[in-house]
Amino acid sequence: MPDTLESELRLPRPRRGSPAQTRERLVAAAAKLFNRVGYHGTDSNRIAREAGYSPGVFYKHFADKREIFLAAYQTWVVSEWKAVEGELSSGGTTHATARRLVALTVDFHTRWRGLRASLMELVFTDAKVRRFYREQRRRQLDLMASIRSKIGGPRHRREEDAIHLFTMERTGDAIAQGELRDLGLDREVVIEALIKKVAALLA
Amino acid sequence: MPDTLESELRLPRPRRGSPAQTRERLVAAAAKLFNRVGYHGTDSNRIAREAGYSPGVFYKHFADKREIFLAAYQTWVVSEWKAVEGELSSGGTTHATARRLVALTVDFHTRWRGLRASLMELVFTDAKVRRFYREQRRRQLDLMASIRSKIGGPRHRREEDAIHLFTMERTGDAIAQGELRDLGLDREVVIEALIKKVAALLA
Amino acid sequence: MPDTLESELRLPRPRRGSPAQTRERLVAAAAKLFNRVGYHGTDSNRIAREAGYSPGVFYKHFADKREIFLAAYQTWVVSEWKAVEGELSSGGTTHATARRLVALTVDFHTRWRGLRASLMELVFTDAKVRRFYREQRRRQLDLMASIRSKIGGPRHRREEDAIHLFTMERTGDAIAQGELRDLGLDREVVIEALIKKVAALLA
Amino acid sequence: MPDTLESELRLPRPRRGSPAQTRERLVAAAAKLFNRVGYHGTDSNRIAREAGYSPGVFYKHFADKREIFLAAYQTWVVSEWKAVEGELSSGGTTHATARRLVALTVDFHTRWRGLRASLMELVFTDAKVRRFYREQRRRQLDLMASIRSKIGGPRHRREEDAIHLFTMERTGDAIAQGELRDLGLDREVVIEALIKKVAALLA
DNA sequence: CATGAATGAGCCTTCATTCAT
DNA sequence: AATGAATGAAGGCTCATTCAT
Repeated sequence: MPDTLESELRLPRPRRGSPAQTRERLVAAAAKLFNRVGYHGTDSNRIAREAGYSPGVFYKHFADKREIFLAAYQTWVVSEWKAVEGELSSGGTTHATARRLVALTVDFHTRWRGLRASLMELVFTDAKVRRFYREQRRRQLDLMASIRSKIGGPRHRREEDAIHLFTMERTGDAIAQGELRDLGLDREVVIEALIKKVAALLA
Repeated sequence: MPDTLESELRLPRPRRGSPAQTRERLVAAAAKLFNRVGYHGTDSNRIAREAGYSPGVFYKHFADKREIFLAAYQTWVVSEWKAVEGELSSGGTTHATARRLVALTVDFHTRWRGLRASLMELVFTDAKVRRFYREQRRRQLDLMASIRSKIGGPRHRREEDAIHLFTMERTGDAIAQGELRDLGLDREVVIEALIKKVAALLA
Repeated sequence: MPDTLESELRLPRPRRGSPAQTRERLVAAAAKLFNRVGYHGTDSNRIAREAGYSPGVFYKHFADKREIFLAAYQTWVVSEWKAVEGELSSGGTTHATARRLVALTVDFHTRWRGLRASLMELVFTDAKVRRFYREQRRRQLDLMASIRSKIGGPRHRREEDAIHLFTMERTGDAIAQGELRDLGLDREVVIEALIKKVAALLA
Repeated sequence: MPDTLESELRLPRPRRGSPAQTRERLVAAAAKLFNRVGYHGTDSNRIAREAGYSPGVFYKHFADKREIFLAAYQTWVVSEWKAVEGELSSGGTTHATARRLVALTVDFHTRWRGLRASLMELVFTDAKVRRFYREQRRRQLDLMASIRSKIGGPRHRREEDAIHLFTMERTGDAIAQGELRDLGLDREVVIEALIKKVAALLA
């Protein structure tokens, strides 16, 4: 049996890699599964398998499922945050920026819809997830405050910004989860309305 | 072994009641537990025990845990719906009605916060729950449309109503889950803002 | 398919029984397994299976393997204790009593040799087991003190009694574990020596 | 990617040493862990880590955990044996020798108490450990026989020597495990009693 | 010689669900 | 109608062991 052939046939998945790489793959697999079947529909063995590993690997990187959820959540948040900042600094008219921000929100909510669907229960159940979630909200509110202070309009309060964020978030979920479609509502109309709301804040 | 002795030892006799009564007790116990520890933190044996029954009783009344969730959900929805209709027909100024509607929303979201925290994942995961959830939304939208048609203002579209409902719902959750408190936001300011939004729709 | 036949063919193991019965069967099965393959060679699922049950049953009765070990240990200790008291009160010459006590010790050590083989590590590892073990020793010492006080000979001290017990215990283990046989030693000679030691204490 | 950079990042270089040195370190680490948390509380990766190596190294030197246990056991036995022979040949009165032998026994039992706590189960479970254990006993009995033949007293038999060893061993464990202390017994009284027993054999 | 990432069998544990009484 | 003992599939998690580098 030729060695070369064998070594080509084997290694269907990379064995050995940097821990960071492995961790990344696990998080990616977890996100994929969370988004397909939700947090409670996912188990740690399956995450490992999906990432191309055996069960034991999971616990080398995460204490439990909650922890990888948080990691996946953080990945998403960091990337969304970067995207938002990119949009804000990329210029263009207020309306164009607003449009891009809404598109971005819808995109992220769609990409992470399964994880988002599980989020509320985990925020309710798990103190760590709650803390992280709150932290994101705080950052969002800070960003909004800083934007408004640059523009000048002092009419808004942090409370109104919060409501705005709740609206964006929940509507984003509705779009991502197909709620509009199921209700026969026009997605574009909803999106235009959101754009208007965002533009109003940026103006 | 004499039968009499045995039956004496078995006292107190098992409670009996109409099926409807039993079912009601089970649903009430389930709601209580869902709201304390969430859907996935609740187990069916414990629901039965909490209701004063043995585990087997549960499956005489519900096919599975999802079904009792739906039943609890329905109980809540029906009662909220009644309350909303009560408020709408009880007269008073627009602002007063709006205030009462907001108070009612916050109250229900608080009362059912654990169940609500689990809702999104179940809507994502479970077709029956999703269908029921969509049905509620449709009824809400229909009610809003009928209210507006009575008043005359044709400016709003069903899509905007949906956004309004999303805002109310998500903000209600935030209040119920203590998100405002955790972020140092003023609950009353938020509630006033909501009242204004509702009043605008009623006007 | 006749019902009677079916019901005769099924029930290879009793389903449903009093909790006490089930617990007893589990403890008996655990003891059997501990004695065959030692504590660490035994797992809770297998204990349940050996007792004629499914895995879940185990945790209805015991929090973990340590707990059923303690229960089995207690069963043994209680029965041995009873047997010892029976011998002590059944009269006869000192020598005859001593002989019977030694036989009894050897018998119990043989019957429980696997569990005994695991005992030291558990006493070292587990505080509860240690406490129970110490309690037995204390009772043994108390019994010896009371026997001697009836006879009159105040020459012995609790410390010497302890050494005596250590000797009996370890020698009993050696016989039970086949150590004498493996070393080509004469079991009867050892037993006679033990009898002499016990008789000396009783005199 | 330049090799030099990589090797610079990998510093400090992995320790290298003779296989014998590595093996010795592993055995020392294993003994330390066995004595702290018992055989079953110790895992092979941790042994390697504690010795300053990576997990793989373990299996270059030992086929499995049992084998390193045997190696640690042997280390202990060899050192104890040497110490015993040292005491026996170092002269002094019988009583002084006996005293030193008892002190030595207690010392070794204390130093190796965790490993000793696991020993019985392994002797029960594992044929190799059992064989080694029996071999030690045989050597002990041979030594005792040779001592007595030099002195002349033919009264003792191998069986009585065995019982003596059981007593010493079990009492040594009791002292090492804190059993005397827990029972409120006087350690010195026990030790004096042991010394008397040993002295009687040496006389 | 040494590394350490990865394996995977297998034990521990829970809990939705069943069914004989 | 109710009981509650029992089920058993399914995860959670560990750890002795391997192997590519």
